Amino acid sequence: MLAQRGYQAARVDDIVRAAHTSHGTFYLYFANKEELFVALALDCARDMTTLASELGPVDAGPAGLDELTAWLARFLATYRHHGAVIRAWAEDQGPGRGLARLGGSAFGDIAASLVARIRETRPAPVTTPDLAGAALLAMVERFADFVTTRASPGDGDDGVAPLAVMVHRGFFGAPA
Amino acid sequence: MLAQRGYQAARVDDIVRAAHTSHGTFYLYFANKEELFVALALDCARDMTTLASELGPVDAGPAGLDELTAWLARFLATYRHHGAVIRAWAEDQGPGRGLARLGGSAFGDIAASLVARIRETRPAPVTTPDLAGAALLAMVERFADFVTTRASPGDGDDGVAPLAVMVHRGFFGAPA
Amino acid sequence: MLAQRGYQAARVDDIVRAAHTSHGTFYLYFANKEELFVALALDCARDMTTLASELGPVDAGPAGLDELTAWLARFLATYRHHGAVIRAWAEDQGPGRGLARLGGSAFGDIAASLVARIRETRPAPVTTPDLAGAALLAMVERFADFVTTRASPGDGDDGVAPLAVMVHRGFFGAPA
Amino acid sequence: MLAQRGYQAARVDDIVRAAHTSHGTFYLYFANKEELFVALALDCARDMTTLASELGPVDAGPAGLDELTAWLARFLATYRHHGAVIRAWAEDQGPGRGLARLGGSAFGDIAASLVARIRETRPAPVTTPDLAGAALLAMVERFADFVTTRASPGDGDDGVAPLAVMVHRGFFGAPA
DNA sequence: CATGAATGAGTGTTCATTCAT
DNA sequence: AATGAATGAACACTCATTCAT
Repeated sequence: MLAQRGYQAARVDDIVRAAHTSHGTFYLYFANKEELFVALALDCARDMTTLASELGPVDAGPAGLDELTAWLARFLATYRHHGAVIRAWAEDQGPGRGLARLGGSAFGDIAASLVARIRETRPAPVTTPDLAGAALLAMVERFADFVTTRASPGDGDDGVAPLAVMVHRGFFGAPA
Repeated sequence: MLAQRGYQAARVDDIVRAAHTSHGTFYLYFANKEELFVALALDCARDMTTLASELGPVDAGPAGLDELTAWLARFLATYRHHGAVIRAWAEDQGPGRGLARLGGSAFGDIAASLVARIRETRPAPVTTPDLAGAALLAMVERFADFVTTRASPGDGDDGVAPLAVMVHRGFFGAPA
Repeated sequence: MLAQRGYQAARVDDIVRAAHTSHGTFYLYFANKEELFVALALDCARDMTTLASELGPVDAGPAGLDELTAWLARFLATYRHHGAVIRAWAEDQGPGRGLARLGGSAFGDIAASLVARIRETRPAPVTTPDLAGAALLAMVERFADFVTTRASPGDGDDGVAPLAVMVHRGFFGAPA
Repeated sequence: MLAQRGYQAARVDDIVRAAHTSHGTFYLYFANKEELFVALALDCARDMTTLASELGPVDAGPAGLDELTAWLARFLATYRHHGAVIRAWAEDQGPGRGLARLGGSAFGDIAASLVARIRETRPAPVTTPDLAGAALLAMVERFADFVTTRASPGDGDDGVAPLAVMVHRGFFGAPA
């Protein structure tokens, strides 16, 4: 289904077969294929927004790095759960398409929150919040994608700590 | 066409209309829809590989930062040229699909090259080359995507310098 | 449909319109156009094989001629039923094509059976079984085609008796 | 081309490539694909009509059998030359189609001539000339097709003599 | 005369959606 | 509420034919 074939390639037939139901039942609960996807996306967006609110202030010291590291581990877990839907979002980036906007805003929340928490304690801005947030989130998301799809299972969260270091350094420079 | 609708959504009819030709002419030059796309992708991959080879050694000092900044500006220009194709790559991430592999290897080259040039002069590694490369490239790519599609024209390369600072700091910490 | 236009010329649209259904329904029951045709051909081949097994021994006497005459009448009726499909077979005689083989084997069975029953009681062979079978079957088939498509209805089976005489004579010479 | 792929399957592109010319040149000499085929068919029809006129009277004796045998050998040679076109005729048997009529008349001439020459000396008719002609010609044609396409080269005309015996017997009964 | 790139109507096939049971 | 057979608009691709050079 979605995880393996993407949004466009997932036929309603595949979906209902995987769910052990019928076409009729599917359209009883969803007006069309996209609406199922919107529902999944909303679920994902909710989790992501919650996640964004859970990042505490990140300062330049080791405590800030620890906070960031812990949060990245939680992000990775969430990504593992919603990865298929998130990847399907990326599929659908034509302007004006419903899912793109959905995805954009959810991830936008995270990016904004991320930068806000970090900026709170950072002395001098290095860039605009928008750019910094987008770049940062991209890095984190692609990292999650990389770990989720490419890496062998078992060493899944091994990369979290180094990534946290890179992000932390990117904002604050080397630790004192 | 591709730029506006993505790969799947771009009907041969659209492509042909945009190119002011006919279906027949299209199939005179490409065996099928995917082959057009492969041709575009190969073109993009070539430019990207060339680009990757053009990044000189990046050290911890201001010269390294300058090198990085200049290279990022060139990356941005290349991305501006091939953005539609690159975004279409992301669409097609089902396992075993031809384009994914193409895209994977081209971007893989860049990531490897990027990390290699930076590592050459960096004292202590902060993470594995693979992870660092993927994360770094993701950041840069998403940044380019952000700048290309969202930002208003005219201030296009305004974000290059701050991004370079973030990347440089991420690897080397604060400048001396 | 098939009867009037042949296999190649019968568009799925024609078939579907004649059957008062839709394209979707057609592809619900057949994987593609050829598969419908294979199904029809298998049906025809079954009837033809059955028919072949129903020819009793044919001897040189009047009893043999009667047996042959009765069997030819049954052959004619079967041909009347499957004529369109049989004619479509002939259309598709490129080497390696599925239908040709199907058709070949079904008619081959008949030819072999025909000659076998006649040979059982015939004193001296006049030719090889293969050639005799092919020639005999061709004659019978073209006769059926002729009667079915050209002759006016009503005197349809008038030709059976003379044809039986010719075939019988061809194998045994004049009746004693 | 025609010999290997049949009429429908032979694309103008194939024909042109095999003839080492261009599409433009093809349409300089023929108004359309069918017209090329009509030209080939006319050529074939001419040869067949000539052939039909060359069958001398066939009587019940050994001289009649010899005449028939010799003529069948010539028929086989002609069929070998025009086989592809003849087979393509069979492809195109929809009512009202130009080629079918062409083919019908050419072979009709042969059938009529065949029966006429044989009847001239035969004491009692066994069937109507039309039916006898069609059946006889079918047998001969299919025999030629069989020998031409299936049999191994070298023993090509081995079957002529036995076939002549069958045909002769079919009309006159056993030789005295 | 000759060419072959360009054309576009026509064809087989797919798949989201509906509705009678 | 649940089903799944039926639908048909939409799409990728073919190939006979034309015409500017």
